[in-house]
Amino acid sequence: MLRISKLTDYGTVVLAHLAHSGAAYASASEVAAATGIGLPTVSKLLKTLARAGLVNSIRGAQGGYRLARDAGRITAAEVIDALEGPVSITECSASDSHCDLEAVCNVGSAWQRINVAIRRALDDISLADLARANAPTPRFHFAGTPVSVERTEK
Amino acid sequence: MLRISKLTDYGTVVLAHLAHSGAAYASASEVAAATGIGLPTVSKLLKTLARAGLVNSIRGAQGGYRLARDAGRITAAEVIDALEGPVSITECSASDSHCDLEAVCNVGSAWQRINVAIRRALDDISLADLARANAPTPRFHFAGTPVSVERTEK
DNA sequence: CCAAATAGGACTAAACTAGTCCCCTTTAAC
DNA sequence: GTTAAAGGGGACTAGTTTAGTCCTATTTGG
Repeated sequence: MLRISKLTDYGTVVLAHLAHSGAAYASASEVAAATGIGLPTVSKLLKTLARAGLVNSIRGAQGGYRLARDAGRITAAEVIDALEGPVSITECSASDSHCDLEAVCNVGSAWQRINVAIRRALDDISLADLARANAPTPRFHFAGTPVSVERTEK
Repeated sequence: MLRISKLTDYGTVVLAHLAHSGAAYASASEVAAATGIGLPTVSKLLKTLARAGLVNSIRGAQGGYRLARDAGRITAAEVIDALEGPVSITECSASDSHCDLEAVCNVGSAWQRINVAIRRALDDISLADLARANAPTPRFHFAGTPVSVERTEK
């Protein structure tokens, strides 16, 4: 179910390594060696992350990458957005795709709401959290009006 | 980001229609006509949902489908599981796929935790909720130990 | 100038998705 | 009992997406 791509997963590994490197710039080759991910792939990831503003880069010899901000201030949602683009949980909730069933559907908006909710949750998870293994499993639950409470109105 | 497949989305529409039909059995053709989704697709969806135990079916002439339980007792997580299979948020957190980076990674477990957390949330959303349009957007947040709180320990 | 790097994007093979189709079994109605 | 309506179970295919590689700039330290 609900899947993020392998590249996003790798991206997290790469970012976690940069978090570990602190303020020093690390080259793509260094990161590749340290993480065991192929250099071309690491390179591609870092380029994308740089364009998204999550990492800073220096070109030329002795160049490299480092986190643009503290690991505690980079969110899981940003990482996903950077590497997967602004894809939505359902196709018909994406900007312009106009689903034929709209009139009949009545459902899309619910998935959209779930989508928004999940995004909010991911906004609360930092790269620092992701990089820290063995932390206790967080618990989501609904706040405010619980969506699972039946309303008697039609 | 975090996407469910179009088929799962359709599946929800189909289930929502069955929820509306109540205890009566509706044929795949009826559902297709009512939802505007192609008959072969509806048929495929209903077969899958029947195998997953979310709908009951009667074969033969005058046969059809209806929800196996009350719409309030079918969860979004079940629908996703039935239609997308037990896929996990990251590849390496799936049962047997053995990621080479495991030793280096340290990250997988975090996504896994997020995965579990999202699943829990989806367990709290019923088909009845999904079928009801225009409900207020639910709000997720972390309960217990907030994962975004930095710990000073290394 | 040269070598080490990043920037950007083209390209390809593999995997997955969505959708269709076919043949079988079950069952109600005539 | 025959027929037609309906579900059961897959096989198959076109299209899309993903993952990964590679090539050609451009930048910059020595």
